[in-house]
Amino acid sequence: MGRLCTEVLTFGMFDGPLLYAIPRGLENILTDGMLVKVPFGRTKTLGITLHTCQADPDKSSFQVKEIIGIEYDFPLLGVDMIKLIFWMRKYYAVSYKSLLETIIPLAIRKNTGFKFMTKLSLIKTLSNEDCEVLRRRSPKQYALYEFLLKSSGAFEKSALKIFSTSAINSLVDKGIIGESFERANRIVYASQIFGESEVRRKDIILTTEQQNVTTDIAKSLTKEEFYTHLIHGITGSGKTEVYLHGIENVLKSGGDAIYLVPELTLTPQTVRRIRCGVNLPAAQVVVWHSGLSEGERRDAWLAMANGEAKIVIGARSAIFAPLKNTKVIIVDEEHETTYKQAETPRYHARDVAVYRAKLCNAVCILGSATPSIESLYNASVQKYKLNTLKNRIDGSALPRIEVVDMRHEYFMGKPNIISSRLLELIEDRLKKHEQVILFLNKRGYSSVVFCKNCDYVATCPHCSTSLTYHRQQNVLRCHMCNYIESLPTKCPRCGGYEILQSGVGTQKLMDVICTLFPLAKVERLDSDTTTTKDSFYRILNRFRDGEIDILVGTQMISKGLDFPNVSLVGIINVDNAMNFPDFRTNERVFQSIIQVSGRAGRGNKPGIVVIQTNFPSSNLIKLAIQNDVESFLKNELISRSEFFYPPFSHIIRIIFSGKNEVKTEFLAKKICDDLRKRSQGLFELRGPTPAVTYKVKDHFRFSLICFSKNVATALEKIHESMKAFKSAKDAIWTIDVDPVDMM
DNA sequence: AGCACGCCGACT
DNA sequence: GTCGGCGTGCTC
Repeated sequence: MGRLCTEVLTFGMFDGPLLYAIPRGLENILTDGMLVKVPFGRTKTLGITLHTCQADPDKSSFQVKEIIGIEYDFPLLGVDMIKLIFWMRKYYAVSYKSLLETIIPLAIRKNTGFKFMTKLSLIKTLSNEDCEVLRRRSPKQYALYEFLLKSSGAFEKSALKIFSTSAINSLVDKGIIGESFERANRIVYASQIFGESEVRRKDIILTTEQQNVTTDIAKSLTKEEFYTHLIHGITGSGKTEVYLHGIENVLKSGGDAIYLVPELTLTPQTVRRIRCGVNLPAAQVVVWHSGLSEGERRDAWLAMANGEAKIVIGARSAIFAPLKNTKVIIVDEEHETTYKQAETPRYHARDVAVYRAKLCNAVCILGSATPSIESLYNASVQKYKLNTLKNRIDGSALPRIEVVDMRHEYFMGKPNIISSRLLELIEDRLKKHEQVILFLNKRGYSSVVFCKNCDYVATCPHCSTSLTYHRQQNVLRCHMCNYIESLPTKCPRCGGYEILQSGVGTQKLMDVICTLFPLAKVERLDSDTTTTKDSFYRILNRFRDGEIDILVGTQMISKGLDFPNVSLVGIINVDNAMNFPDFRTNERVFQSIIQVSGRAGRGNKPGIVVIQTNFPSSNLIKLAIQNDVESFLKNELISRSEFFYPPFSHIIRIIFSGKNEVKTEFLAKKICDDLRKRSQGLFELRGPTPAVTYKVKDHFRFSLICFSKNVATALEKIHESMKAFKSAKDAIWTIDVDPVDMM
């Protein structure tokens, strides 16, 4: 009756599974997740088998073609990955194509990028007579001939070099031996980053806290069931050591591990820690990030898919590592927004990690000194197990934090980027030959309006975000709901007439520092100065070696860096970040104060952190100084629930973009109206509003924000609505599920 | 992406 | 009649 068939997700233009018959010879070999070659239209293409089934080709309305062959005799994607693709397609409302393109390396999808090695084998035997001639006239060639004759089979060219290359070439020219080319693997092993001779970790004695968390995680790992741990450990509390124990545990029982770091600059130091901490051949540790070449990606990918590799360390996309038996997934610095991809498919690697762990019956470990509100919330409702590390491993104290009121600096006469207190402290550190980090949040295009005399900041009455000043129309506008008010001439709270806009002045800091301290060695570390691959490390190494006195930088220096000689950290302008038109602003500022502070006082020198702000009495800063996560979470959850923000809802943001301003806005409005009719209380809509980055490359952008308890049901309605307006070509729309900002 | 299909205008 | 313009739709 039926015939064994399989659904195949092709790399061709058709975006969906297609049915193919399995040829007789492959029935027992072919499994789900394999790379196969199939006929496609008039051409051939490659694809991944998804699901074998029984089907009757005669009864189908289309011609069922037969699979041509398999490319590898092992699956490239496990069942977990196939399920993950289906889930992501639905959840993030994206095409299969975009998922395959992010998950499977180009070289594998195109079957290119091989490195070949030349193999030699005998293709012609000689008569006794010819043999004798060869033996007399060309003994070297004869030796080679004899060797190949006796051993039969192909040998790598380099291995036969002992018979001299000229002998090889002569026999090839005579047509006696033939060359064939075979794929050679070329994996980025950890050994290429750090030598095999790297010292093994001495037995590190865990603190009681670390021991407790390690034991707790070990318990979960033994169950081999899906579970998520959230490790909330202060900076310097030794989270990494806890991760390493988890990995070691999993490897012992034959499982694989995925270790995610927020950005590629952090991979080498993580690889080093793992290689020193976990006793494993280098070949089993794979590095995965956007900096790899296509060839490197192919080989690393295959090593994981065929089971050679056991651990993958990498940035965001490493969550798609095709490991065969994933038993633990670690997401370090889980609060980092770099885990969210800015382009389609706009997935969040932390969320995908949790879901993949669920599919694998694996344990997911999220760790951070400043967990995201979502994760803290999930822990508070027992969805995650919260493990805390409250003390630094070296017993050092968290740095003392001082707040400098920058409005006071205004009163003192000359408003400067550096306050007199910070100036004084820098001088002191330079004298003592201790190091200084100055942190400046670069993002500063939104100018915020505030009162010089009281704590008034212009905020939206409907959205709890601060209003943005638009110079063109001279109005204050909310980018969430489009609320508009005129620029106040006097303060609505205290009646004062000194309404200020926070100036931005980003790049100046470096110049200012150089003028103030002409003798100090100052270096800048941000995306502009780290264009080349290793310039980041070069600057950091020089800083570590004491060749730099003052390091000026952006977010980049707030992450996981450990410099014992740093005793002063200055946060130049928190306000830049504090009044960002986004509901997550408070969370970001809170996190960044704690993260940056964590860079100070890591050695035996007590650290000081100076925060410069116009709002010294703000609750946010007070709580950050006290490292009071509980109160912060409590306050933040109250305000988020009030406005139905995450974690009490999911946000789906629809961005309309078009060259014609009027038409784009019109379409956005029409879809919004249509959606509102379909919403039936399932979701709430706000907008459309001009996006914060309103005009990008001559395209005007409007955004429509949808708040929903359930992403799937809201997306269903959104798709219905989109279908109804499919013919409209005035603008294109993009869907961003769980966006991390509202730009 | 290609490539066929198909429905109109200009031409030997 | 028929050659060819490229809008539309299909790929198991």
